[in-house]
Amino acid sequence: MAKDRKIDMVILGLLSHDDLTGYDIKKQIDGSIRFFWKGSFGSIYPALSELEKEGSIKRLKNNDNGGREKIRYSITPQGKEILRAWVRDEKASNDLKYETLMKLFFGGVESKEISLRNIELFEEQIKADLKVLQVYKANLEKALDEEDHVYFYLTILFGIDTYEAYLKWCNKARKVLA
Amino acid sequence: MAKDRKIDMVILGLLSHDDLTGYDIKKQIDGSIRFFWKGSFGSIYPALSELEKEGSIKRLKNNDNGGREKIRYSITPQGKEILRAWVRDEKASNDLKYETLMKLFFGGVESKEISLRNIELFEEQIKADLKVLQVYKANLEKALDEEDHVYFYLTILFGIDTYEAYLKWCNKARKVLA
DNA sequence: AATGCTATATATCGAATTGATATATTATAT
DNA sequence: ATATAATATATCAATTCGATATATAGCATT
Repeated sequence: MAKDRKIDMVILGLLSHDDLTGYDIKKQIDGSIRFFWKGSFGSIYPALSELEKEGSIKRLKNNDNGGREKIRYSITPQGKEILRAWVRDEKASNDLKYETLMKLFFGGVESKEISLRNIELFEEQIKADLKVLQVYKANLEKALDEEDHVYFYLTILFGIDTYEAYLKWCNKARKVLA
Repeated sequence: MAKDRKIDMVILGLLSHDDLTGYDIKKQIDGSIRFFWKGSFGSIYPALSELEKEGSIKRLKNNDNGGREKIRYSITPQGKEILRAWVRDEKASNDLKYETLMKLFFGGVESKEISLRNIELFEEQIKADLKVLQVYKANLEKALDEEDHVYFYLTILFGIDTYEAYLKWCNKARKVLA
């Protein structure tokens, strides 16, 4: 059993909803959960191999019409139990790595103009992400009666709330620096 | 030159304010910048060795009264220029890894009670951190005239704004689940 | 004076992850 | 017909985490 491999839980979590390929998993990470987690191919594919070896996921037959290889996985009962145990476990690490903030924190070694530019760049990125989140939210509110959607909806709300707080802070920061 | 070692910038940034030991650096990371960055001894000490080899920092004479070894570093002009160049560089990666949120997102495989408990745990942690931030804020507002303090102040405000948004979201999440 | 505990201090290592790169196929646009 | 973008898997060096080892300094308790 892997001890500290969080990517396993992302994979098992996503497979608990759908059968997916490694590429599908990457797309879902970049889409719906990127506001609080991210993962690269470099961790996904090795993890898929080991989860399969452990018996937590299994490879589905590739019954496509003879095209290129395409490995679709599904979660096993063992995998589902590992996922449940992890959800129940109260240990959780919440880490942020905000390089923009760090650049601002050490902005004193450069000019005020550079700091203002760094705030601007941060703002632009947040605004773009916020637009995507608003679209997700609108679509989800049409189908909130489906069980699993509630959890998805909550994480989208989390993204919107925090990003709006970031934007408010950007305005405040500009005023303090001016 | 190290290419993708972000810890170098944390170290150079902190040394641009004060001469510090590796242990001091860890304490400052855990104290004032932990709300947007973190770093472990396992990355700090090797980075200090390489930064010294490169000539970006230099080892100060340990003129303590013959106690145990204690290596205090100071930044060199070269180190300061590397730090400035990094602040000017518009590339920045802003990544969060919120395991709590991930547990909530995949909460559908477990009970609603577990999800509510996970929200509660998140809330407790945020409230504790918020208290620390409020103390920092109050102290800083007494000495905002000092130049560098403005940048510190802004990052503390960032922490407070985002953590308050988290708390509001917790209340919302509880209502949606109930 | 002896003991135990906590803080200070440096160092190392396996495991996890990133970010880049390589390779190849399929679909779409020009 | 051809170029480009999207799909798809895989690997690797560099970076970082989290745990552990080691040792001293300072303080409180018995």
